[in-house]
Amino acid sequence: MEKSPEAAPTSSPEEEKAAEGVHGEEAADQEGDVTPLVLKKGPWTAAEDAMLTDHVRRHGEGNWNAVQRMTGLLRCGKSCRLRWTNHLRPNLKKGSFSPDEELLIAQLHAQLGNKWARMAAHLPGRTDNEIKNYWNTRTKRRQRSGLPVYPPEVQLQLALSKRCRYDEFSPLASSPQLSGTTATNVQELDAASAAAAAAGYTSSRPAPLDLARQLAVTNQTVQFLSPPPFSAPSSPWTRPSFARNAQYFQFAHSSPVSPSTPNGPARPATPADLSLGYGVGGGAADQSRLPPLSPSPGPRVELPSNQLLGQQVMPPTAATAAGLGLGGAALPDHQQNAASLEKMLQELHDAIKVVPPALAPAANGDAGGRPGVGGTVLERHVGGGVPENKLGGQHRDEDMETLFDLMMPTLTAPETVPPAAAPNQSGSTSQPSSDEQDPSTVDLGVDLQGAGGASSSDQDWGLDGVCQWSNMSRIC
DNA sequence: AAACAGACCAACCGCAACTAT
DNA sequence: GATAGTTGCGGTTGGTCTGTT
Repeated sequence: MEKSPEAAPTSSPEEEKAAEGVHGEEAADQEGDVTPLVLKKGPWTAAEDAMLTDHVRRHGEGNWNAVQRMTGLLRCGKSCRLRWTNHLRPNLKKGSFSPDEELLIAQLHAQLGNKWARMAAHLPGRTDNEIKNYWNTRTKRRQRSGLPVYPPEVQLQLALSKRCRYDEFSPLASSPQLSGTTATNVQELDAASAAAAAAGYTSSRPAPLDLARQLAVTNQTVQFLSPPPFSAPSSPWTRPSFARNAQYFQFAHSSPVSPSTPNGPARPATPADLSLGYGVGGGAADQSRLPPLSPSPGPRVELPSNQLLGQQVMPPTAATAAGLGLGGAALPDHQQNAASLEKMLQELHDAIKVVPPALAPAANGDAGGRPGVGGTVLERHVGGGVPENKLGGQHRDEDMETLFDLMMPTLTAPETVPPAAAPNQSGSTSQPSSDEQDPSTVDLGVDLQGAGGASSSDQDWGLDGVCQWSNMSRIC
């Protein structure tokens, strides 16, 4: 249902008015007439589009206020810019979003929050307005249906990322030292982290979705094994969907949307792409298409905004587990699942070539006590400089805790929230700063009322098998 | 066929950041 | 450093379309 500019209600009087504006305004400019103009609002006409397009063709983008002065177009600069960027500029991709684009949007939103412009930078041909409209309508619909707003794989990434220490994450995310570089080893990351810390950056917030970065740390060697190693019959990761979405973790293979700059050819995905703006990999060329990182000394990490979160902050639920393929809504025996969870976890680590610290003794003797990261070992972030190879059990525990968090929401009912977590669940109805969002409390849009069902077409994230929303029972 | 509700889309508004003077 | 102008971004609104009753 695309409404082309030409299809916009174009009354002939409006066109005449616009046309008159051209000559009249030019004359006014020449005569120094300062009579205040009544700028036009509302839908653009084809004539206005033509004028704007012609102007940009001659003078290029920018200086939008000059458009009105130079062409007499009775539109303010903001309106001109908006019209150009959203409708007239070349290489715009019209039409509905592809499933890959939808998934990418979900991932980006999970990581960036309502940063539509930054999200648009990852979706060539798409505008922030388009993405925003898509997300808002889709989210509204899903929330009304009591469905999680994020697909299972994004929920998983969020869940796993909650372990990551923010103070190791955020400076890197926007560190000038790293942005646009090819820093791909722990030493460089440590250096940058230290630099950021030296710059006065302090934060104890947990990291937002960080899996992409974790993968990037492995010097671009992280790949899913082929075929995907999720072979255990009991594992939910046998789902083709996960393998399919593994594209997001395959470096230098394929990009989900074949990213290309608006003015350039498509190119393979890079860690920078995969890191969704938080990446530490990727060269300058890659950087050019990434959203600009803040050059300010105080890195501002953009966590998922609470536009959604503020509406209903709930702990993960069985619905999450269902979404993750963890066995549905009924989980009567926690321990019964421990073994399979352990196995799943190992599979997950294996899948991304993670060697749990306990299994991967430090090979580089790093002063920070980090384990070897010889290209295939995923860096495991643990704060405090404690030798990581002594914390393997802890990591495993944390992994298990993460998974249990997903499966056992009632264990962290609001009234039992630890004091440390309480500030982030203040219950304030106002939308907190995105910077204040604690991913550990991130609401994944999971409904507490039980495993959810699906009824609308968009409930299927393209997942197959048990992971399909349509396989869940009705939530409300 | 008409009325209604929801979805979708384009555009506007206000604010903040940035830049030039 | 202060100020004004410009640009970019995110939230919101209003109109149109589409599907349902």
